[in-house]
Amino acid sequence: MIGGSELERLLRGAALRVTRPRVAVLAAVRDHPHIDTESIIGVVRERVGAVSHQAVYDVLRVLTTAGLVRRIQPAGSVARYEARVGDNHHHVVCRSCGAIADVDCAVGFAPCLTAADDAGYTIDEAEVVYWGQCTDCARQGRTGPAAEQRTVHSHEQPT
Amino acid sequence: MIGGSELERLLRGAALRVTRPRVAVLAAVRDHPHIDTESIIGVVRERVGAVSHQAVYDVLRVLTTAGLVRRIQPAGSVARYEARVGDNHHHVVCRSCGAIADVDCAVGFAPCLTAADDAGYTIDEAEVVYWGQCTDCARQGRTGPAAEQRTVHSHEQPT
DNA sequence: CTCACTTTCTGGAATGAATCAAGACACCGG
DNA sequence: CCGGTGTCTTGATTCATTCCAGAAAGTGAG
Ligand SMILES: [Mn+2]
Ligand SMILES: [Mn+2]
Ligand SMILES: [Zn+2]
Ligand SMILES: [Zn+2]
Repeated sequence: MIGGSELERLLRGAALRVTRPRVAVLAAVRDHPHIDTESIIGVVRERVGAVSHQAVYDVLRVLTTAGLVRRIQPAGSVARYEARVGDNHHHVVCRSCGAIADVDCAVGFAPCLTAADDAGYTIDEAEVVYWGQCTDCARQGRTGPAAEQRTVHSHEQPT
Repeated sequence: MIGGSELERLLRGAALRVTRPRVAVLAAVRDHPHIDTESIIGVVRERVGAVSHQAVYDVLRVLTTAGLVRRIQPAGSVARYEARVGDNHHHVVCRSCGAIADVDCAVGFAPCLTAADDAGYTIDEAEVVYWGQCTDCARQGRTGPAAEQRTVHSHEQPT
């Protein structure tokens, strides 16, 4: 809901052409932190009409490479994108519903942690994912991953 | 290469029946840290002959649920398993070749980090993934993800 | 030892995210 | 105003993983 010219400047600053799909995708990601590709396609189509899924995938790749958006992928989740970049923040993920929230990094730049023994690796980033349960799920006493429909695998016995 | 009876005890201790596939999968994971499912199937078949991929997937799920193995899934990687459990250690991943090495946790139990602002979540684990480049890749000057064959997407311009 | 119950096998089929493909067209910007 | 970049359309493909279901095998409690 903020000025598109702002986004235009971002794109030009990254030496990227300003196109409708790019601006729309960038806006969608900025307005919906940790949004997944499917939802981006939905949001973008609402705003600018027809956009091919191919275009969205292409745009996301370009924006990610340019560093305008960040791609995150907690285990068990599809790829998600956010426009909050450059501050090396972390995430907390709900084991029950998959909700993601930002967690500020005390250090603010990468790598914000030093490995005791780095096994010789040259480390450029320490990614931290906090796992737990969000307030909603805690209150409702949800337990397992809500994403899975709790269908019982035929080879598995119900507990 | 260690006693199978050791593994049997592990399984029984988790109230799991001792079956050939289970013992074989557990041994494979223990002997090949951070092994992926495909490789597990290979290793298991070498040792005990025919085992269905379905059985391996089932076994891995059971072992993971029982806490005998840990499943890790760094972004851009397929699921990998390890038998080193209970010590809350972390991992360092090579951006070029995907190699994974263990990183001891200074604390040794979860959660080993406290979030500045946990957004109300009840946090039970802080997972840390160090990203960087392994010694081999650094020496050979590899740059991009080696997993991807560097084929140029038709919609993408080479830099 | 026996039997009920669990686990695995077989052989596919389906899923879902992501990528690839390629020609035609649109449109951005120097 | 063009050259070249980006997008469109339509479909196919890949790959890990899960689902399926009946039959066979194997385990362990009693
Ligand atoms: Mn974030
Ligand atoms: Mn490990
Ligand atoms: Zn939740
Ligand atoms: Zn490497």
